[in-house]
Amino acid sequence: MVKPKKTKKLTKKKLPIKAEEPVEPLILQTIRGMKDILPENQPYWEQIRRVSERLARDYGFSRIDTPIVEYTNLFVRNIGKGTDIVEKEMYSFVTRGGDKVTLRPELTAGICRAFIQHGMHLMPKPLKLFSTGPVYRYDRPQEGRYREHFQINYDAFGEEDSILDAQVIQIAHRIIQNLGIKSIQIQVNSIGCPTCRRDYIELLTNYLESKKNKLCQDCKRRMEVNPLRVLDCKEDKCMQVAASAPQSVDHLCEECRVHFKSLLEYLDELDLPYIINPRLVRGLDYYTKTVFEIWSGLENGKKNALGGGGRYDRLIKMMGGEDTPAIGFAFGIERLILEMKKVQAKPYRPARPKVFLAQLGNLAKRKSLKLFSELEKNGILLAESFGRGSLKSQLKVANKLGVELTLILGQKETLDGTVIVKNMTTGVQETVAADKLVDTIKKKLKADNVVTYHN
RNA sequence: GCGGUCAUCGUCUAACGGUUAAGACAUCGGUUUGUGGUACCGAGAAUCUGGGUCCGACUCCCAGUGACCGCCCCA
Repeated sequence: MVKPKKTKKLTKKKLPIKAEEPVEPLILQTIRGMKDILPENQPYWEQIRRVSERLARDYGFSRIDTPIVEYTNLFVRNIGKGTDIVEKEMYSFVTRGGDKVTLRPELTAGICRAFIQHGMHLMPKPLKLFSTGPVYRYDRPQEGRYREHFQINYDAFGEEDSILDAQVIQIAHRIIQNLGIKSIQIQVNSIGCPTCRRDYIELLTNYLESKKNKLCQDCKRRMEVNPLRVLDCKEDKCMQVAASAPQSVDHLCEECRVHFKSLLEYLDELDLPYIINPRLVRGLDYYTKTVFEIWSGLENGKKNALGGGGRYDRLIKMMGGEDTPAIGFAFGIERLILEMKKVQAKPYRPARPKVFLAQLGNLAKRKSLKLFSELEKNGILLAESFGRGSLKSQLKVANKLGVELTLILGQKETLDGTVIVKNMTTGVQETVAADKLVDTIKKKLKADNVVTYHN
């Protein structure tokens, strides 16, 4: 008993010393910020897949999948040089061929690239595209914040009317609803077009400049980099300054103002509760006019953005495509799941087998594989434990699985062309001819369902 | 990228600068050969990695790695 332990410890310590040539140790651990999605969590993922794909279909979105790797340039140009994503969060590397490439930090850039590359501006408008998959950001992991995370993404191209904005927000709301997440907050804002945005930022900068000595250190720095962020500071003194700062919605040009106003009217019409958040800015450069975010609802301040999006009317043209307005949004799947668990929303549970197939003896064991597939073809879900020999241990497994019936196929039954059908609740069992097995099982399961219905 | 907390079987916990690192759940096997649930018996399974201090480290120190928290930011 003791000896093997000692041997083990010895080899453990000796190995690295023994090895002359440097052998890279095998690290049995996922890379920082990356996670396995284990079977126990799959029901949540499946639920999100179902809900998101169904809504995509119902609202006329076609699925598109683009590569995980793109030229680095694509993201730098689209997302914006000054943004955090581009400055410090990209997984970039050089290929053997010398190309500078990056693991996509978001989905929109690749989709826009595909839109242009495949001449999708010639397709009927609006062109609605749904996409889902992993995205990568090299930042510091925390709960609900990973280096690899998954998004579901909806984009609509070719329509600038704010009714599309409203519809996209409606979809976001429907997803939340269908997942069973109750309390959320929809925050909307308009950051205008490049023209009125520039004017507004100038106005804001002037205002902040006049209050500069009332701001915290961080905000003094923010003023240079991104003055809009000052409005978001949580320091008391900064919030006081922010409270009377000029707001972007008050300084939109006529076109942007009307666009935003009509969006709000559409939202009212939909009875979607929203909050206008003048401080809502979003970190990506490409947004114009409408921006919005969905927050997990509840209590004590722990802010958690489940998703967000906005309009990017200039992006396609900026990239060299036909002038095409667009709007889109994305949810983070991991964050949705976190929220589902918090509010105990129901994950998707696939049907469990209600029948167990037990075999006994060599002959029966050989026949059991075929019997299994025949029943499966007839739509009967089976569980089994073919590797186990004794009937006792197989019944234990059957019991643990909570099946309603156990089929027992032994030497005798195999020769007779019969199968024993045992009711696991009552313990009653009967011998059934093989050719009547499917009908018998179906009948019994149906009868049981009636019983369980009343429980 | 900055600051902080933490790290023991698969999971949850225990222990002490010193004999064999303990328990529960889970897993596997058994309690007479073709019948499950309860009970009983048994087995396997861990001190994150690398250094240092010490006669002796799971325990103290340093570094690495990872998780988490607060910023930054976002999904």
